[in-house]
Amino acid sequence: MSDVKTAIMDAAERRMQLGGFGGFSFREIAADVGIKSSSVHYHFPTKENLAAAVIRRWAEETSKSIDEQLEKDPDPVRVWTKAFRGTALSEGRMCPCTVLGAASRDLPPEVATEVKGFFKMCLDKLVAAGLSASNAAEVLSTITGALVVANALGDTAAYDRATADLLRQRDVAVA
Amino acid sequence: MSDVKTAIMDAAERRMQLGGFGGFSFREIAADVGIKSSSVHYHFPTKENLAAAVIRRWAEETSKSIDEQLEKDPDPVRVWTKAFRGTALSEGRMCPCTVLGAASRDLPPEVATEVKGFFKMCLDKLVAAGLSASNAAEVLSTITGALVVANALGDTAAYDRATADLLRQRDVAVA
DNA sequence: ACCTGAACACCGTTCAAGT
DNA sequence: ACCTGAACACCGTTCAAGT
Repeated sequence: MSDVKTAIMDAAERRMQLGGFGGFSFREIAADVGIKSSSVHYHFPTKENLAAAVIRRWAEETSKSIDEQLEKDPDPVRVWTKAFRGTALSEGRMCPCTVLGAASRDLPPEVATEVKGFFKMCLDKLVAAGLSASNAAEVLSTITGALVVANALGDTAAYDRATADLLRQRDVAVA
Repeated sequence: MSDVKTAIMDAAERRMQLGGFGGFSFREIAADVGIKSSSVHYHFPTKENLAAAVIRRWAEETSKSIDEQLEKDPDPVRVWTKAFRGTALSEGRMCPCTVLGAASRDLPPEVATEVKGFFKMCLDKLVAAGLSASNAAEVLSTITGALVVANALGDTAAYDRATADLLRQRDVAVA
């Protein structure tokens, strides 16, 4: 992957974390990278294509990162809660799949498919770690929603309040 | 409020439930209502203004609807879980505050304020019904996230799986 | 009081043209 | 292989003009 291609994806990802699919333009990305907007199309034919590539990369990196954390901490709920918390508010690192997932019905097909794949991956990994299907859905929903609520309130502490019970239950289960 | 004004808000709301702030245009709304896009500006000077009005109305109607349901069912968790479920997937009735809340950092100030007000209202009502601040945040986050996950997966059943435990705990508590 | 058409700078996309 | 400028139909917004 060329440097330019990576730089384009980085710029797109940063903006998608704030405003989703409608939250970035080819002309802005081009200015970030230092080329013209028509040159962006050389690397990514369409906006759909670019957004899908960014989400696919995010899903792969999240998957890898979770595996690494699970080696240090065997509790999947704690690991996932921490991982999602890292994308909250500060520095605008909001999980782009959460931003896009909320508007999923209005996304181009290729992008919607990648976002769907991300959440499937999350559920699969939680189930593989021993949770029931319904417990996995509950945990994933709580941390996803906590991100949305904290983002809307502009208050990171809301994420911690929302997930406190989730973690308490695990402490009991582990103890 | 004039009929035209209401028709504009209805059209905007429908489209915001799918694609958020970037998911509708003045020209589309105008076509829906049967006027020209420059006429929409007569009723709502800016897009920010229109979106904020839609969210404010949604918050007021939700608040009223919740109060009505609480008279029939005293369990706030059951009432809120049902209310949010009603906005899932089918018919594109996705809660617009959840769609906008996920992209809150990139919203015009007036809109961001209204979205924040919606989630504050939800938390306030849950606390007024007897929940602790942290339990209220957890319940609200779980149903909000369940909406996002179900939306992304294109699977309403995911909402029910995600909230099953929430409702089970209440049954135990009530019993 | 309410609507309109024309204009502005923006947007994604295409394409012929350059190196 | 990679970049560009010009063009297209779109976007929010403004405004002078109509009734």
